[in-house]
Amino acid sequence: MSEIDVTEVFEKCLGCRYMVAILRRIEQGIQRPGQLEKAVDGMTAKVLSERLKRLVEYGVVEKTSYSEIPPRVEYTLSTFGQRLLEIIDEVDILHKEARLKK
Amino acid sequence: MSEIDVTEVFEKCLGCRYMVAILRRIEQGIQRPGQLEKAVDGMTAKVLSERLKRLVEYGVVEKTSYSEIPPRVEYTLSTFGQRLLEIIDEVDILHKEARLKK
DNA sequence: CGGAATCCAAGAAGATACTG
DNA sequence: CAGTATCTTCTTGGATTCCG
Repeated sequence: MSEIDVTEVFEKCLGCRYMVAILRRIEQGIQRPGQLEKAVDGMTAKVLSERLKRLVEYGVVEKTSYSEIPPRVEYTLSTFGQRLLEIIDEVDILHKEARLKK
Repeated sequence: MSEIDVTEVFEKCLGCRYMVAILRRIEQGIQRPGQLEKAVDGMTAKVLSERLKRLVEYGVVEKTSYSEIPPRVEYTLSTFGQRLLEIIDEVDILHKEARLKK
Protein backbone atom coordinates (compact mmCIF):
# COMPACT_ATOMS: atom_id res chain seq x y z
CA MET A 1 0.00 0.00 0.00
CA SER A 2 1.13 3.54 -0.61
CA GLU A 3 2.58 5.74 2.10
CA ILE A 4 0.01 8.29 3.09
CA ASP A 5 1.52 11.50 4.36
CA VAL A 6 -0.37 13.72 6.77
CA THR A 7 -0.36 16.40 4.10
CA GLU A 8 -2.58 14.14 2.09
CA VAL A 9 -5.00 13.78 4.99
CA PHE A 10 -5.36 17.53 5.14
CA GLU A 11 -5.70 17.97 1.42
CA LYS A 12 -8.05 15.09 0.78
CA CYS A 13 -10.03 14.84 4.01
CA LEU A 14 -10.16 18.28 5.51
CA GLY A 15 -9.37 20.65 2.70
CA CYS A 16 -12.38 20.10 0.52
CA ARG A 17 -15.74 21.67 0.83
CA TYR A 18 -18.26 20.25 3.32
CA MET A 19 -15.80 17.88 4.93
CA VAL A 20 -15.70 19.46 8.36
CA ALA A 21 -19.47 19.94 8.25
CA ILE A 22 -20.03 16.29 7.38
CA LEU A 23 -17.80 15.10 10.20
CA ARG A 24 -19.58 17.32 12.70
CA ARG A 25 -22.99 16.03 11.65
CA ILE A 26 -21.88 12.43 11.97
CA GLU A 27 -20.54 13.21 15.41
CA GLN A 28 -23.93 14.64 16.29
CA GLY A 29 -25.54 11.34 15.40
CA ILE A 30 -26.67 11.98 11.86
CA GLN A 31 -25.33 8.86 10.23
CA ARG A 32 -27.38 8.10 7.15
CA PRO A 33 -26.59 9.67 3.76
CA GLY A 34 -30.13 10.90 3.18
CA GLN A 35 -30.14 12.75 6.48
CA LEU A 36 -26.65 14.09 6.00
CA GLU A 37 -27.58 15.48 2.63
CA LYS A 38 -30.36 17.53 4.19
CA ALA A 39 -28.25 18.53 7.17
CA VAL A 40 -25.41 20.09 5.22
CA ASP A 41 -26.54 23.18 3.40
CA GLY A 42 -25.94 23.25 -0.34
CA MET A 43 -24.36 19.84 -0.61
CA THR A 44 -25.62 17.44 -3.25
CA ALA A 45 -25.94 13.67 -2.87
CA LYS A 46 -23.20 13.08 -5.37
CA VAL A 47 -20.63 15.17 -3.57
CA LEU A 48 -21.63 13.68 -0.22
CA SER A 49 -21.15 10.24 -1.68
CA GLU A 50 -17.67 11.09 -2.88
CA ARG A 51 -16.73 12.57 0.46
CA LEU A 52 -17.96 9.60 2.46
CA LYS A 53 -16.09 7.25 0.18
CA ARG A 54 -12.90 9.14 0.76
CA LEU A 55 -13.40 9.38 4.51
CA VAL A 56 -13.75 5.61 4.64
CA GLU A 57 -10.66 5.27 2.47
CA TYR A 58 -8.59 7.32 4.90
CA GLY A 59 -9.98 5.61 7.96
CA VAL A 60 -11.79 8.64 9.31
CA VAL A 61 -15.25 7.09 9.26
CA GLU A 62 -16.57 3.55 9.18
CA LYS A 63 -19.39 2.26 7.05
CA THR A 64 -22.04 -0.30 7.91
CA SER A 65 -24.45 -1.63 5.30
CA TYR A 66 -27.64 -3.42 6.27
CA SER A 67 -29.10 -5.81 3.72
CA GLU A 68 -32.62 -4.50 3.81
CA ILE A 69 -35.11 -3.26 1.29
CA PRO A 70 -34.86 -0.32 0.98
CA PRO A 71 -31.13 -0.42 1.72
CA ARG A 72 -29.87 1.21 4.89
CA VAL A 73 -26.34 2.47 5.42
CA GLU A 74 -24.76 4.11 8.43
CA TYR A 75 -21.52 5.97 8.86
CA THR A 76 -19.77 6.43 12.19
CA LEU A 77 -16.59 8.15 13.25
CA SER A 78 -13.57 5.92 13.76
CA THR A 79 -11.32 6.53 16.74
CA PHE A 80 -9.08 8.48 14.43
CA GLY A 81 -12.08 10.46 13.22
CA GLN A 82 -13.12 11.32 16.76
CA ARG A 83 -9.66 12.57 17.63
CA LEU A 84 -9.58 14.50 14.40
CA LEU A 85 -12.76 16.28 15.32
CA GLU A 86 -11.38 17.16 18.73
CA ILE A 87 -8.41 18.67 17.00
CA ILE A 88 -10.62 20.60 14.62
CA ASP A 89 -12.37 22.11 17.62
CA GLU A 90 -9.01 22.97 19.10
CA VAL A 91 -8.07 24.86 15.96
CA ASP A 92 -11.45 26.53 16.06
CA ILE A 93 -10.75 27.90 19.52
CA LEU A 94 -7.22 28.94 18.62
CA HIS A 95 -8.46 30.71 15.59
CA LYS A 96 -11.06 32.67 17.49
CA GLU A 97 -8.49 33.69 20.08
CA ALA A 98 -6.11 34.82 17.39
CA ARG A 99 -8.79 36.98 15.84
CA LEU A 100 -9.71 38.60 19.12
CA LYS A 101 -6.21 39.86 19.66
CA LYS A 102 -6.25 41.95 16.52
CA MET B 1 -15.18 42.18 8.48
CA SER B 2 -16.52 38.78 7.55
CA GLU B 3 -16.85 35.96 10.02
CA ILE B 4 -14.20 33.39 9.30
CA ASP B 5 -15.27 29.90 10.23
CA VAL B 6 -12.69 27.29 11.12
CA THR B 7 -13.85 25.32 8.10
CA GLU B 8 -12.42 28.09 6.01
CA VAL B 9 -9.07 27.85 7.76
CA PHE B 10 -8.85 24.20 6.84
CA GLU B 11 -9.98 24.69 3.29
CA LYS B 12 -7.95 27.78 2.51
CA CYS B 13 -4.88 27.39 4.68
CA LEU B 14 -4.32 23.68 5.15
CA GLY B 15 -6.24 21.96 2.42
CA CYS B 16 -4.37 23.23 -0.60
CA ARG B 17 -1.26 21.84 -2.11
CA TYR B 18 2.11 22.73 -0.55
CA MET B 19 0.60 24.52 2.43
CA VAL B 20 1.79 22.14 5.12
CA ALA B 21 5.17 21.90 3.42
CA ILE B 22 5.53 25.67 3.32
CA LEU B 23 4.64 26.02 6.99
CA ARG B 24 7.14 23.35 7.95
CA ARG B 25 9.92 25.04 6.00
CA ILE B 26 9.19 28.39 7.60
CA GLU B 27 9.29 26.72 10.99
CA GLN B 28 12.69 25.31 10.09
CA GLY B 29 13.97 28.80 9.48
CA ILE B 30 13.59 29.10 5.74
CA GLN B 31 11.88 32.45 5.58
CA ARG B 32 12.59 34.05 2.24
CA PRO B 33 10.45 33.34 -0.83
CA GLY B 34 13.41 32.48 -3.04
CA GLN B 35 14.63 29.89 -0.57
CA LEU B 36 11.17 28.50 0.05
CA GLU B 37 10.63 28.04 -3.65
CA LYS B 38 13.70 25.82 -3.86
CA ALA B 39 12.89 24.00 -0.63
CA VAL B 40 9.45 22.81 -1.63
CA ASP B 41 9.63 20.34 -4.45
CA GLY B 42 7.60 21.15 -7.54
CA MET B 43 6.22 24.42 -6.32
CA THR B 44 6.43 27.46 -8.58
CA ALA B 45 7.04 31.03 -7.44
CA LYS B 46 3.56 32.05 -8.41
CA VAL B 47 1.83 29.45 -6.30
CA LEU B 48 4.14 30.15 -3.37
CA SER B 49 3.30 33.80 -3.64
CA GLU B 50 -0.41 33.08 -3.54
CA ARG B 51 -0.04 30.79 -0.57
CA LEU B 52 2.02 33.26 1.44
CA LYS B 53 -0.46 35.99 0.72
CA ARG B 54 -3.26 33.84 2.04
CA LEU B 55 -1.34 32.73 5.10
CA VAL B 56 -0.78 36.36 6.00
CA GLU B 57 -4.47 37.07 5.38
CA TYR B 58 -5.51 34.37 7.84
CA GLY B 59 -2.93 35.35 10.42
CA VAL B 60 -0.90 32.18 10.16
CA VAL B 61 2.33 33.86 9.14
CA GLU B 62 3.70 37.38 9.41
CA LYS B 63 5.51 39.31 6.74
CA THR B 64 8.42 41.69 7.10
CA SER B 65 9.68 43.77 4.19
CA TYR B 66 13.10 45.41 4.24
CA SER B 67 13.59 48.45 2.03
CA GLU B 68 16.77 47.33 0.39
CA ILE B 69 18.02 46.89 -3.13
CA PRO B 70 17.51 44.10 -4.04
CA PRO B 71 14.38 43.84 -1.90
CA ARG B 72 14.35 41.40 0.98
CA VAL B 73 11.24 39.87 2.49
CA GLU B 74 10.88 37.45 5.39
CA TYR B 75 7.99 35.38 6.58
CA THR B 76 7.66 34.03 10.10
CA LEU B 77 5.07 31.95 11.88
CA SER B 78 2.62 33.81 14.07
CA THR B 79 1.68 32.35 17.43
CA PHE B 80 -1.39 30.91 15.79
CA GLY B 81 0.78 29.46 13.04
CA GLN B 82 3.08 27.81 15.57
CA ARG B 83 0.18 26.21 17.37
CA LEU B 84 -1.25 25.14 14.06
CA LEU B 85 1.95 23.35 13.20
CA GLU B 86 1.98 21.58 16.54
CA ILE B 87 -1.52 20.40 15.80
CA ILE B 88 -0.51 19.22 12.35
CA ASP B 89 2.20 17.13 13.95
CA GLU B 90 -0.35 15.75 16.36
CA VAL B 91 -2.56 14.66 13.47
CA ASP B 92 0.50 13.19 11.83
CA ILE B 93 1.14 10.96 14.82
CA LEU B 94 -2.52 10.01 15.16
CA HIS B 95 -2.67 9.12 11.54
CA LYS B 96 0.35 6.85 11.74
CA GLU B 97 -1.05 5.12 14.79
CA ALA B 98 -4.37 4.61 13.05
CA ARG B 99 -2.65 3.01 10.11
CA LEU B 100 -0.61 0.65 12.23
CA LYS B 101 -3.69 -0.85 13.79
CA LYS B 102 -5.01 -2.10 10.49
C1' DC C 1 14.34 39.47 -5.61
C1' DG C 2 9.59 39.72 -4.77
C1' DG C 3 5.33 39.64 -6.76
C1' DA C 4 1.52 40.73 -9.97
C1' DA C 5 -0.67 39.68 -14.67
C1' DT C 6 -1.78 36.56 -18.39
C1' DC C 7 -2.90 32.30 -20.58
C1' DC C 8 -3.65 27.42 -20.51
C1' DA C 9 -4.35 22.68 -18.58
C1' DA C 10 -6.16 19.87 -14.84
C1' DG C 11 -9.20 18.96 -11.05
C1' DA C 12 -13.30 19.96 -8.13
C1' DA C 13 -18.08 20.71 -7.82
C1' DG C 14 -23.11 21.37 -9.52
C1' DA C 15 -27.11 19.27 -12.17
C1' DT C 16 -29.31 15.20 -13.95
C1' DA C 17 -30.25 10.68 -15.10
C1' DC C 18 -29.92 5.89 -14.13
C1' DT C 19 -29.15 1.11 -11.53
C1' DG C 20 -29.54 -2.36 -7.63
C1' DC D 1 -32.34 4.77 -0.32
C1' DA D 2 -27.66 4.51 -1.66
C1' DG D 3 -24.45 5.00 -5.10
C1' DT D 4 -22.51 5.55 -9.96
C1' DA D 5 -22.06 7.81 -14.52
C1' DT D 6 -22.20 11.75 -17.58
C1' DC D 7 -21.91 16.48 -18.76
C1' DT D 8 -21.04 21.19 -17.79
C1' DT D 9 -19.13 24.94 -15.11
C1' DC D 10 -15.87 26.92 -12.03
C1' DT D 11 -11.74 26.91 -9.42
C1' DT D 12 -6.90 25.62 -8.83
C1' DG D 13 -2.37 24.97 -10.36
C1' DG D 14 1.46 25.27 -13.97
C1' DA D 15 4.29 28.12 -17.34
C1' DT D 16 5.68 32.43 -18.80
C1' DT D 17 6.23 37.36 -18.86
C1' DC D 18 6.74 41.99 -17.01
C1' DC D 19 7.25 45.68 -13.30
C1' DG D 20 9.22 48.03 -9.03
